[in-house]
Amino acid sequence: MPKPRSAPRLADVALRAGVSIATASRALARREGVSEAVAAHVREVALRMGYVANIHARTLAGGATSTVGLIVHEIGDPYFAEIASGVIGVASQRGFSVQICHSGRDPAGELHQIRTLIAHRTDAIVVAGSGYTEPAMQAESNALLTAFQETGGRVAVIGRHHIAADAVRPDNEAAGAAAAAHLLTLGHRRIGVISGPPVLTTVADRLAGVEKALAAHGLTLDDVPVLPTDFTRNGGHSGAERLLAEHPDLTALIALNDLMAIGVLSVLRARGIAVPQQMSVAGVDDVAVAADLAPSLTTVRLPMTEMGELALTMALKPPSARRRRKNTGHELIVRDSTGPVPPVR
Amino acid sequence: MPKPRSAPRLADVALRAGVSIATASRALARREGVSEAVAAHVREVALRMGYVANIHARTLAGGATSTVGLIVHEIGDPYFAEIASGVIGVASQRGFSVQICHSGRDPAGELHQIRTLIAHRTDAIVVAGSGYTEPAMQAESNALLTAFQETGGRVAVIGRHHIAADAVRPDNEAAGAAAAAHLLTLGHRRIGVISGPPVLTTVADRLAGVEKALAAHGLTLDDVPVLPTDFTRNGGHSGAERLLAEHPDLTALIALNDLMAIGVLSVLRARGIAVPQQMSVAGVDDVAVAADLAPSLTTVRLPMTEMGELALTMALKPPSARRRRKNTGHELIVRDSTGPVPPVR
DNA sequence: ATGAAAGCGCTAACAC
DNA sequence: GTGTTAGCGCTTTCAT
Repeated sequence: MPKPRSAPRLADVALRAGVSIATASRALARREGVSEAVAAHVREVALRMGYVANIHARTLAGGATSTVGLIVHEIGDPYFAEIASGVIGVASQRGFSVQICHSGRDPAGELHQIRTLIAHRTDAIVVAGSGYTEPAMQAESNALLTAFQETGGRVAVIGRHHIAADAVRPDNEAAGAAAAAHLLTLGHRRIGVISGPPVLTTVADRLAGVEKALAAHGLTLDDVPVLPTDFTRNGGHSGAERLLAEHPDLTALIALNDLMAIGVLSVLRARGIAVPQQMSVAGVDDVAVAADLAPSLTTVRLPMTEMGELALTMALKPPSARRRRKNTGHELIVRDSTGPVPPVR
Repeated sequence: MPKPRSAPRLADVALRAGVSIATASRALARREGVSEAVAAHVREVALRMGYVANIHARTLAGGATSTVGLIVHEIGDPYFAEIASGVIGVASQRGFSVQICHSGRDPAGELHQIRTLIAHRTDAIVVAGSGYTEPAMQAESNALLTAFQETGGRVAVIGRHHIAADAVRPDNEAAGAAAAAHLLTLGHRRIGVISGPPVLTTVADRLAGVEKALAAHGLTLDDVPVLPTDFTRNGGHSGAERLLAEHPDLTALIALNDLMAIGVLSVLRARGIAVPQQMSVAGVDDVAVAADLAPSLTTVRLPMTEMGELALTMALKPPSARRRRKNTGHELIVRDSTGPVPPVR
């Protein structure tokens, strides 16, 4: 095993190129103040030596960090993968690296990741996971992030968080309402709601939207079964099984995200319940695969990739006196998983 | 807007705690050489001040970065999202942060990201995108990564790369063979292959597997239509349309990854071609959603999450004299998208 | 057990 | 146009 000699430094390059480190630095940063001939030579030497500037030294010396942090619940979840894709896109276009962490849908995990990101002195932090309905659960995160911002750090959150920072606000309530209204308009009244952990603001808001739509038709959330479960494919799966067993008369199911809707559809298929002839199903998010399910999933589109792009773009702007807030749009996408109420047998 | 005063430094903590920065450093790093009383006091002060050590200074002074880099083609692709999930899991468990970059399936992009990661002096780099069949396309990446390893950096790649480093080798050839053999065993002979960019080793290897399976049945790749297209859902979509138009007698389609298979299924559904009654479809990867498509997708499972875990685990091991190589398993998962050859009309 | 001081590799004044 | 030098905030000898 070769003894780990250290990587070439600026001084090595300068020496080999026969110039001072200042000149070398200028040449490599393509700053002015160096004759083109010398600059080219320095770059050539650096290339040959495989020189890559040490970001830490550069940062410490006052240059920009050029890294941003992104906190998601779990990158394997397509909702977050799409957001991450948007964040990375903007980041790389503007010369930033992105550090991704899992909060694991847990306030303590979130706090831990925030701490890590702050230690890394990232220029900005984007918190993409859902917020929590209970302000206390994010009090420490908020304190940390506030301090971070006071020392020049930038922060943007996606969703409704109890964090004082710029925010991209997905149209969760409207999305939930749109999904429910669609079903109600089709004539459904016996609608089961497969919900997520009530502590998540995303869940609470989407549920509030459903409630609002119900109200427009003279119903309340007490008139329909609401089952809180995991905000995942398997949550949707088990939720559907339970709801179907306890409420055999349902004609429609709303899953509060597409992942759960996928689980719901799998239960229906396994039981031979025809969608949408016997049961309508709607989701929220419009993950990429929603259009390719069979039946294709009726859902409410939230522009995830764009949300990621927007969040980082906001975070990279110079800070404003008051917190910026940007609402996303939403769009009901009617596909094949929803239809009119089946005739009573 | 609050004037960005800078974050508290070690010196600030030391001053407030009434000790030298050396003592403060020791106390915070829980190193020995400080009386427990003083140490506790320092920590207490640091906590109150919201002190978080500057990673850059720490790294520069000789500490480890505790950051690893991960290069994927595109995080929105579930194949890579699942690998990333594995990498992040192991990383966070061992106290590392992970920096994720997009190569964009382009050797130049890959090179650029490698450079970035080296500049960040990450402790390890995991290259997860496919390698290229043309060694020259990765020559520079290899040079950079070799130098990186000589200076103590660790590297692991996933796939067949022309990079001298530890490697996790997905069973691509065997997977391609398994998919094709399955179809051949069912009696299919008019099999269309929807392939990806031939420069990717992943594509070349899977295709080689298909060829091998064909050979076992007395066929060659010249006997079946092979259409190279994008390695994405849309590539699969357009590929299927073209193959169907040009070869109306096909009874089965192999897509060289699941994403393409999803695109294939969507074409078939749109055209009212029954799967598997009129056309069998097989993919490779077994992304999470494959089981929930309708018909559920017959595919060959590659353990993506585990591959990510494995790769980082290898990279974090002390380097060995010779390059380690770890082959993944693969498993044919027969679901509903494949069936016997339809009777000739 | 504690402190003083020498770097780590770079950027940015400031000189020439 | 090019070189000198003083830090950036930390870890780590080496003294005390």
